[in-house]
Amino acid sequence: MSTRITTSLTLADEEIWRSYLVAARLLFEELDSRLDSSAGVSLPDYTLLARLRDAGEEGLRMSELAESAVFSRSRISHAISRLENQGWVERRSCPTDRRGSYAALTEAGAAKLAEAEPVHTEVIKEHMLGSIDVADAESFRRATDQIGRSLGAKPDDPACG
Amino acid sequence: MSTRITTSLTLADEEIWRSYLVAARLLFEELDSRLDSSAGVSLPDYTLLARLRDAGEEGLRMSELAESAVFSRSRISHAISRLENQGWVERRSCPTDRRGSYAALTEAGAAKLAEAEPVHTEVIKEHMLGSIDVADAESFRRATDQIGRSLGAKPDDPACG
DNA sequence: ACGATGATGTTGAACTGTCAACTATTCAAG
DNA sequence: CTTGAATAGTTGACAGTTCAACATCATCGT
Repeated sequence: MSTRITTSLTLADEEIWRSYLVAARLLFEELDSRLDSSAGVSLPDYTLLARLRDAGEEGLRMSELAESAVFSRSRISHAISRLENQGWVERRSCPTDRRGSYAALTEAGAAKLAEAEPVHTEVIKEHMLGSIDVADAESFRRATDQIGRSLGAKPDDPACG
Repeated sequence: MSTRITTSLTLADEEIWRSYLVAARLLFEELDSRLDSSAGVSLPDYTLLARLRDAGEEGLRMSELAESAVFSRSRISHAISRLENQGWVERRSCPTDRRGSYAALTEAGAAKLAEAEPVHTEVIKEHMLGSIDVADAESFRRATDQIGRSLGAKPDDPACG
């Protein structure tokens, strides 16, 4: 086979990419606006609250939170400050590493999350899970996993204690 | 079947959603940073330039551009102003509707796009197309199409003259 | 113990995106 | 033709994000 010097995508590949990009933008936009209008939370903020709840009482290191939410450290720092000002999150210092700091959900934060969660669930069920044909679901999951892995995503560890 | 009152996603559904979210954020972030470091263009700006090139000489109405790129009108207006200041795009008035306006690529814009395109292609091939198993590709495409359709995406019309 | 190196997290400035007006124009009805 | 409602696009203020610089602390070799 000869070395391809193509600088552009084939038409078929271009269509896959556009389909992916458009779907993602529409879905994130829908989620963000429904979360905001129903509970006054943005999608990024919702993501952080959800990750913190999953982490339990002790909360998460900033860097862990950054990695699991795919945020830069700077973004996490600003975002947590805002959430702290709203009373939904609190910062705690880390006993074993004095550089570090933890973020943990407050009661108000847990309440806000509980308020937003049904809408989050509904939008995802209706527009993502519900619109994928069951026969395609497994392939879809494999594909997104592969894309993530290819970009260095750490495997999701749900309660591997 | 009884009415479900579940407010949260099942574990399996949650994993699909996370996988999707993480993959999308990582991919967009990678594309954005590679485009920026190699050609000084952001992913949103690249998207606009590419849409304008596909539209040909006459350019596109702001509202068409907004729809095809999934941007709000306001965002388009700001973004086009910035691209205009960089000399990559020019605004033209619309002869048939004096409210309307067109955006069209300049020569410098076409050159910038040509400079950025190989990187765009490479990242997408490497991390998206290349990491999906061929057996999953068709399902993946169907799934993203369905998600988009469910959110009101217009079908892509590549040169349906 | 010490100094170099690297990691963690924060900060402020610049930039980008969003939201709510607002202008100008078209369109439809009477 | 005039009025009223809808549409196209722009604008400015504000909120959120990125980027580069920084202060602090851990780690490792010597």
